[in-house]
Amino acid sequence: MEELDERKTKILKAVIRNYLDTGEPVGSRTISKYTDLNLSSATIRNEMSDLEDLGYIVSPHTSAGRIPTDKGYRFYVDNLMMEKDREVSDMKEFVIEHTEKMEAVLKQVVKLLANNTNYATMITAPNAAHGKLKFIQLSAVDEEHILAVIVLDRNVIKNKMIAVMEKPDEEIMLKLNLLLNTHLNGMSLDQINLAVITRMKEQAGEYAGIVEGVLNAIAEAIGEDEDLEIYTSGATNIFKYPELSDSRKASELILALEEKTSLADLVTAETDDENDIQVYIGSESPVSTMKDCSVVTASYDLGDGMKGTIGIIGPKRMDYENVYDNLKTLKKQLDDIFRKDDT
Amino acid sequence: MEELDERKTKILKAVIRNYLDTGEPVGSRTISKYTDLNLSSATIRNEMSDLEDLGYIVSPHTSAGRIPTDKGYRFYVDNLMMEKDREVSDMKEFVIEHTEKMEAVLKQVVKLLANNTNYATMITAPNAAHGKLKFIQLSAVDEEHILAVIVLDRNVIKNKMIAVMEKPDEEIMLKLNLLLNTHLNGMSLDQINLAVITRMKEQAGEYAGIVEGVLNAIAEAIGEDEDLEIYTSGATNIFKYPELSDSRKASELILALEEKTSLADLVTAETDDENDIQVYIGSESPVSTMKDCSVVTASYDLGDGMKGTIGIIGPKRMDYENVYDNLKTLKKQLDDIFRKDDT
DNA sequence: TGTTAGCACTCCACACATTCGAGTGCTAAT
DNA sequence: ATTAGCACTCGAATGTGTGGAGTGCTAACA
Repeated sequence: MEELDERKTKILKAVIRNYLDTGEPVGSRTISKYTDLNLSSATIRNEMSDLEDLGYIVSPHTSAGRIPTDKGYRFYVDNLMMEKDREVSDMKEFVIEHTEKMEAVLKQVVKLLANNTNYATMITAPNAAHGKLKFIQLSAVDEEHILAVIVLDRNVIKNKMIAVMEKPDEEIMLKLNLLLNTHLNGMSLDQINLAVITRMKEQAGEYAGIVEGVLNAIAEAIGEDEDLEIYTSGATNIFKYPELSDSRKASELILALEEKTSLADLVTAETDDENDIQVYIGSESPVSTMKDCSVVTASYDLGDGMKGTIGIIGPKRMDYENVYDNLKTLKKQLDDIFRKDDT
Repeated sequence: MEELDERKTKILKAVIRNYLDTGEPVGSRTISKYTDLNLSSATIRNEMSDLEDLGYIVSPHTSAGRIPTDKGYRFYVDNLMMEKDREVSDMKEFVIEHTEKMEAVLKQVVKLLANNTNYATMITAPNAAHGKLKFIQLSAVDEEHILAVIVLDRNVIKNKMIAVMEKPDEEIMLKLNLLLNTHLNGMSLDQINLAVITRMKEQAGEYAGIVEGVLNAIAEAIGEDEDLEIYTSGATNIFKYPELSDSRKASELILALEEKTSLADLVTAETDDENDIQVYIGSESPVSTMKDCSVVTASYDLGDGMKGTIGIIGPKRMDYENVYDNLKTLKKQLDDIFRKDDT
């Protein structure tokens, strides 16, 4: 047995659509005019009363219209939201101009998305933890410092200064460089096990200390991504929605966007949607400060376990279709950008 | 002739002090009790009336107390604010833990300052434009890319990928490295003139193209600092002050802190204070969105024309003494941190 | 002449009452 | 099953009254 017959579904849809537009509770009369099924307000009232009993809508007080509950939104997102093949403006052209650094690309993307959607947005870099080592270069910078430059897959570059007691001479440096590159080239971090390490140290002889320093540097450099960098944009967009802009809520939300620590919970959550797009409505969100919001995240995938997440944070009455499409498109384009331009 | 006699000064001071504390208009009776000069409220009233005529205070409506005008605050800051030698908690110990990267230090500092003061804060990195080249390393990363690592004074590190047609062989790379380092070592950017460049290109022979690439990379890498990086923290602190937290003002301010472009106007302004501390009250600020705020900036100086700025943004009724002292101390400590730890 | 007490006045903030309209639930008629 | 009609409810908007804080002015005082 279906919980909702066709008519109820239509009415629920109409209620939600209308509420998404206006942000105001919607009454039976309004619906009676909106829909094509010609019914009087009274009939609608009865149906709405049923819908309320079923938990899809609720009236904020005795004599106001109805607004969707989290369950209502959920039903809408799961069943009612039809994927129009709408035009989502192509971001690639804006973004690719000069993709010098991944960081710059990401910043541009969140900003663009925030402007397009009028919601707050966030993005994480693809985590390099599974990236492979491509190249290592040690250089003696001055008397007491060796600079380790570590290049990962996709030309992600990490620098690390290593303090030493005394500057090793040219020849040693060459040897160490050779040693490091031959042993580590093409390896991913989790492939560097004790066996590899001891073998290298043996060969390094008295300079095992430096090798150890470099290995630490590698671990640390890659590890930096563990407390992953998150970029946000459009935080002030939340002021566009009255239901979020009273100072308590706004403050909490903006703080969350500024601190970014709680956002990590959003981006690390597992996705199960076929499209890797995840919709959290209200209290479904893992972050409690966002219980008055909806959060939509998409993860983009670069292969090799390198994944990043992009997300949108807005009011529950969010334009889900638009957001969904935007993210889907963006996801594809990010894949393209990072795969092709091997920046 | 002095515009304000001693008694008026005292009263003005009392009014402002009180307003800084409470944020509410202060009346004559309150003052009559506060001050040591034993005067009745009536007398105070007369004096306050005078002060209002002179433009130091104003009453928001007929029968409220008085609040300071911008002129009043200005007078307070210039003349009344005595420098108590108060304890400002030492930040160094917190900061120095692990000063791997300047970026990390700066982020920590703004955060700390925001927590200490309960205002929004910002900081810019010392601009490296006048920094000297310390070390350059070219490495062939793969068939089509050469990585240029550029180390500046104070071990600021820049990376740059240079695309090439074909990979130069080992020997060439060594030569180029030697060439670059001998010619450029210790030079500052503005010392690299056409003469130097042509001489280098001559010596590079058929690889002049790569040399040019590196020079461009240097220029670009250093130039990145021109659109200077600004870090902010504690934006949500503004919600702690009712006079700033209505959604229009809050939105504008937070947007400014998020976008950071307008902040540049604040940090680039010339300082003329002996301590390099600049106080902008209300409309004195070069940024119009901050006309309801006060902004206090301090620039720290690392020599060699390397300067950075740190600033605080808060309500006009800011605890100027505290902020002033905090900045003064911090300024010194930043100098120390960056001078000693040559990180 | 400077200071003070007293007083009328103003205006805001707050509490309270009133109205108005949108929307509901229920009942009875179709 | 649908609908018209009606009583009812509640919130938003608006109006009214009161109290208090603060002022400006005047007259008395040292």
